[in-house]
Amino acid sequence: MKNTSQDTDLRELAQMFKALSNKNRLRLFLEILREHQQDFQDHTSCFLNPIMGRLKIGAPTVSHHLKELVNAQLVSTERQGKFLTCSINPAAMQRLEAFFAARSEDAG
Amino acid sequence: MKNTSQDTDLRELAQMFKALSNKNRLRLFLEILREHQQDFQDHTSCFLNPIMGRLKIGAPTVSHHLKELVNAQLVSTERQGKFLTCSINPAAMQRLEAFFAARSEDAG
DNA sequence: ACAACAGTTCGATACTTGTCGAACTGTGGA
DNA sequence: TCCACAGTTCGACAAGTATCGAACTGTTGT
Repeated sequence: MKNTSQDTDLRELAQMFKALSNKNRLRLFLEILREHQQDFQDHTSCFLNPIMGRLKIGAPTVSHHLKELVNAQLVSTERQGKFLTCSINPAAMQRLEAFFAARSEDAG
Repeated sequence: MKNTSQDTDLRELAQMFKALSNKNRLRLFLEILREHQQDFQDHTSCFLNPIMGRLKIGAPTVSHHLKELVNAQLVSTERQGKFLTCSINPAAMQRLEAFFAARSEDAG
């Protein structure tokens, strides 16, 4: 039972999609992106805390969802004193963009 | 409890990601894409049957997975006599490509 | 009419996931 | 030192999912 790199690729990709497959988790991801865009701070990361307030789910659930985004390598986090900051992993975004771009050429 | 169009968008998007979030289902999707590219037939659709043989899961499971891809609007199917043909929905591909393209500009 | 094949539906089962409340850890301020 | 707050971990539980075998429907070839 060989474990090809293609297989790893498939599993990683599936994991990314899984991370975005839940409505609340996707919302969390989009909120992180949105805060990114508001260039308070350094424009590449944002605080988790205000996002937590906006989502309609409890803190343990947010924490759990965030961990899945991190696991899938879509997001990374860093402590900043009392707070946690989140940033989107640009490599992942580009990988996913490329995935759909490559395939939509010949599907259209 | 209003149901905004943004909410619908989010749910649809999440459903697409969910459809691609399982390893076997993603493989099925990729096989459909791959057969597409081999321009036997009309180049826009392919037969399910040979794909079924290549996946390592039973026919009921494939049928179930295919239904989820169709539900998510990623794929559509058509009977052709005894066989089922599948085609990728190009609008979905473009929507997903755009999703990641739009976001990776400012994340990089 | 019948057999063979393509795919579906059903029911069961084992596994995974989303969510919460309670209790915890770590940080900063009074 | 002690409190309030940010976030995590744990344990539970309901709900959802992946998979299968068996039995089904529909199609084609003989």
